[in-house]
Amino acid sequence: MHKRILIVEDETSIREMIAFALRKAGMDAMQAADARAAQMAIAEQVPDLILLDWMLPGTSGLELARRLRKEELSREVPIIMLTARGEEMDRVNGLEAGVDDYVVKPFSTRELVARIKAVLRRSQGDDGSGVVELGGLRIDGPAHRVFAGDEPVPIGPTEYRLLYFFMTHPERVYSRTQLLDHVWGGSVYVEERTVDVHIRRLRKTLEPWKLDELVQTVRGTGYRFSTSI
Amino acid sequence: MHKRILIVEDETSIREMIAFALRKAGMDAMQAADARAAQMAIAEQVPDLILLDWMLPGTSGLELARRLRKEELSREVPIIMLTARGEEMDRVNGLEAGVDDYVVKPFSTRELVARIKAVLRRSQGDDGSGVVELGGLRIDGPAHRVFAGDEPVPIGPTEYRLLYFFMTHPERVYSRTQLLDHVWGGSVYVEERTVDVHIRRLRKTLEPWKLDELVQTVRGTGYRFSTSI
DNA sequence: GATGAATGTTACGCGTCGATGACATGGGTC
DNA sequence: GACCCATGTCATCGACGCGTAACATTCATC
Repeated sequence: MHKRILIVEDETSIREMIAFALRKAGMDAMQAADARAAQMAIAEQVPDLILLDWMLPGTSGLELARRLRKEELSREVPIIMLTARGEEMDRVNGLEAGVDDYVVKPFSTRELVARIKAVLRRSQGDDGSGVVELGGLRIDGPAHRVFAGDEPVPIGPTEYRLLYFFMTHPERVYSRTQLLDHVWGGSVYVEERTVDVHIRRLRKTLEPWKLDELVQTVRGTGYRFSTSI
Repeated sequence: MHKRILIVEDETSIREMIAFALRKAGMDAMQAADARAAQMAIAEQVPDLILLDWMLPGTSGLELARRLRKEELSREVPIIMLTARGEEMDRVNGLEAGVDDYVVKPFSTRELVARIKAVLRRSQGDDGSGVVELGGLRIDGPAHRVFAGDEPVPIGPTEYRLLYFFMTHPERVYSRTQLLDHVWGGSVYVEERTVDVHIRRLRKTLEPWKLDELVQTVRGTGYRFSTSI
C-alpha cells in the first residue's frame, strides 16, 4: 500500500531531506543521483511517481523526462519536476515533455508531500472532478447521479451518499459506527442497525444490474465496497 | 478563439505558474492580486472565466464571488474557486455563492487546465452563436426564442431565463439558492419556494412536447436538466 | 446439529419535502 | 384608468424517504 517514489537529485543533502520527509509521510523513497542511476532503478522496480530535479549532471532532468515518456515501462509514471526559480523558459519544454507538475525551489517538504499526493490521487482515476468510476458503476457528484454502464440508476438520497462514500473509499471495511459518522454525519444519533437497512436498500437498487455484490458484508466488523468478490 | 482567463490570486509565484500553464494551453491569462484589482480588470475587459483564490487579502474570494454574481457585467462569467485543503465546508459555501467549480490545492497544472476546459465547455454548450440544442430543444439566445423540433414554444421571461441557464449548464444539480443566484441574480430577494413554482411553470410549457421530463427533481438537493431520464 | 449472535428482510408510521392551484401585487400598454 | 400579463407568495395535498421494530435467516462455535 506504500507508494514508491523515486527521487532523482544530485545534491545528496537535498535528496536525503526529501527521502526523510517522504518516509515520514508513509511513502517508500528510492534515490538516484543522476539519469543513469535513475534508469537503472526504474528498470529494477517501477516507482509510483518520479521526483526529477531539473539540474542534473550529464543528462538533464528535462531530457530524462522525455526519455521516460518514450519507454513503455515508465510512460505511465507521473513526474514532478523540481525547478529553481527563474527557470521559466524550461517549463515550456517540461510541459511538452509531459511533466505532471512543478515544485519551485525552495519548497517546504510539507508542500512537496501535498503535491505528490495530489498527483498520485489524480493518477489513480480521481481527476478531482467529483466523478468516480469503479466496478462498472459511475457516480457523478456534480450531477448527483449514478450510472451502471450508460443507464441511470434511480437512487434515494441516503443510498446515494452511502454509495458515494463507498466508491471514494473502496476496498476497505467500515464499521457501522464509522459509516454513521461519515455518511450520516457525526451529530446525528441513530440506531446502528439502521445502517443494515440502508445497506439492504442500496443493494436492492443495484440488484437490477447485478452490482449488489459490490457491497460486501464483513461479519463481525462491518461493510466494504470492493470490486473483487 | 483564445479564451481569456482572469487569475485572482495573491501569491505571485502561484499566479505566475498558473498563468504560464494557461498560456501554454492556448489561453490568455490576465492577473490580479486582490479583489480590487480583479474588479478593475473585469471592468476593463470581461474574461471568459475567473479563477478565484479562496484566501485573498482584504475581500475574501467568496465575498468577491458573491459580488461578481450580483453585477450584470460578470454574472454570466463562470468562476472556479481555488480552495486550500479546507474540505466540505468550503465546497458548500462556494456552491452557495454560485461558483461553477472548485479545485483543491495543491493541484497540478494539467488538472487545472482540464477543469477550466470542462467548465468552459459546459457553460458554453453553444458554438458561440448563442444557440444551444439539447434533448430535442433548441434555445436561441439572440432571437430569444425556444423551439421544440421546428415548432416555436411560447414561454415567459423567467421561464426562458431558467431554461437558458439549464440548457447551458446541463447534467448538473443546482440548489434553489444557486438557481436564484444564477437566474434571478444575487441582488434580489425572493423565497426559495418561488423556484418550485417556476420549475412547475417551465414544465408546463414543455409538457405539450413531452419534454417536461428534461427538468428533473433531485429530492433534498435541487433540480437538474438532463437528457437521460 | 444445537445454540446464540450477527445479519438479512420486511412492514409500518411519522415527518419532511415537493407539487400544485389559487390568490394578490406590480408593471406595462392602450 | 382599465386591462393584461408576469411574478411572487401562500396553503394544502400527496408522495417520498427515513428510522425503528419485529421477524427470518445465516453463521460460527462447540
